[in-house]
Amino acid sequence: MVERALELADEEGIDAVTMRRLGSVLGVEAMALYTHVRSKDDLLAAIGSRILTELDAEPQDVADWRGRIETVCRAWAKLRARHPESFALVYRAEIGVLPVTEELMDALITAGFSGAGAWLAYQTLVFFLDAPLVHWPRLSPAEAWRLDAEGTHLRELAPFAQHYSWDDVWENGLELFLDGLEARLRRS
Amino acid sequence: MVERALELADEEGIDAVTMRRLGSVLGVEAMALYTHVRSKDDLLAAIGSRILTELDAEPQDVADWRGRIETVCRAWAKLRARHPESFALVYRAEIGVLPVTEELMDALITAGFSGAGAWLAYQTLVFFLDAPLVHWPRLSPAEAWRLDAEGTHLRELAPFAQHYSWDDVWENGLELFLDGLEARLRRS
DNA sequence: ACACTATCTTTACGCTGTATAGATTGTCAA
DNA sequence: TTGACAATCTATACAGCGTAAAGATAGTGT
Repeated sequence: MVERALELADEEGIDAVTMRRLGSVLGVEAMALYTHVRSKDDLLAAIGSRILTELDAEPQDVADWRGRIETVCRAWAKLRARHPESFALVYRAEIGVLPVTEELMDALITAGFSGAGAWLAYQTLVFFLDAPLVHWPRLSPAEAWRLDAEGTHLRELAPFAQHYSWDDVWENGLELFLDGLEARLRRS
Repeated sequence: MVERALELADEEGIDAVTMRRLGSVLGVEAMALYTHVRSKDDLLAAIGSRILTELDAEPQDVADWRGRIETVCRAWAKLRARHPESFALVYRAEIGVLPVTEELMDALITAGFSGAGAWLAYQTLVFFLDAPLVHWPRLSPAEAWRLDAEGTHLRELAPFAQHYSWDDVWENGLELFLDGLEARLRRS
């Protein structure tokens, strides 16, 4: 049932997931779903958890801490790419400490962070890398830029907007972040 | 009317903004609102635009490009703090090129970015700094950490979670970003 | 064979956005 | 002053939503 709900969300958007609609997909009345789920919120949280099961937490054989962090972050990004319509539901799930949480924190400690520094670095990473995934733009960079910059002198930059995807922007942000962390380690 | 809708959203949450409810606040039937607004989506977009009018774009007398970027980003963050419940509606508004867009881009060009580099830096800043604002956590860092790390060895870090607010995390991310940009400029 | 349990259906309620049609009011020209 | 026109508001209605409550059905273990 959660499986079908996830498919439905991915195919027709999260708004298509109504109790009646999901019921009819399963060949059943809407109220029958309440035997398996406490409420619709419950269902959405279950979909979120279901998505999380696809999170690839295999610790790759990457030696340096930077590579390990990149691996974890890209695994998250991949999850969004797989379920663009329903990825935001991950936040409805009660997350707890995931294997990736451990991996991320361990990489930071290996890097040389500890105590307050490690906590702040971890939280900052999650804070800034997850949010854009949840809030991923629907329009391509080129379209968005055309809409926003049309008729202004900024449209001169349009060719560059053509060159990059949102994945590129996200990847660039990740690198900037890690550069910042590295610089901070070097200074201390 | 948009004014009252914004107040209602800020006081009782965005879910309280229904056509009937807003009508009754204004002493009028729900359908009367449709004389002034095409649809509810229209209304929400209007609230988003209304919030944007509070964006303080005064170019401060800050000399360095880094300070100028910080100023603009903090102005955005301040907007979220003022309207935590309804800030996400900013994304419904048709934004276009705002004074802050110009200011941000100009600061980047002053810094030494140009062409593709400027575009990518701008987009990355917006991408990573706006999304967390829209997706600002409801629980405090301490509460969130307690919930997530309870019963695991990571709860040892709980004291550090007490020390920081989400604003601190956001500010930390901003600095990391700018550190990254600075490093990139130095390298080129 | 009987009771118990899990599952599903039916009906109904209050809520949502909004289409449609009619009433009311204010403004301006004849 | 009167009459038309436009702006505004009300009344009614409809389809859709989540879900409470009660009843039907069927499968299981004693």
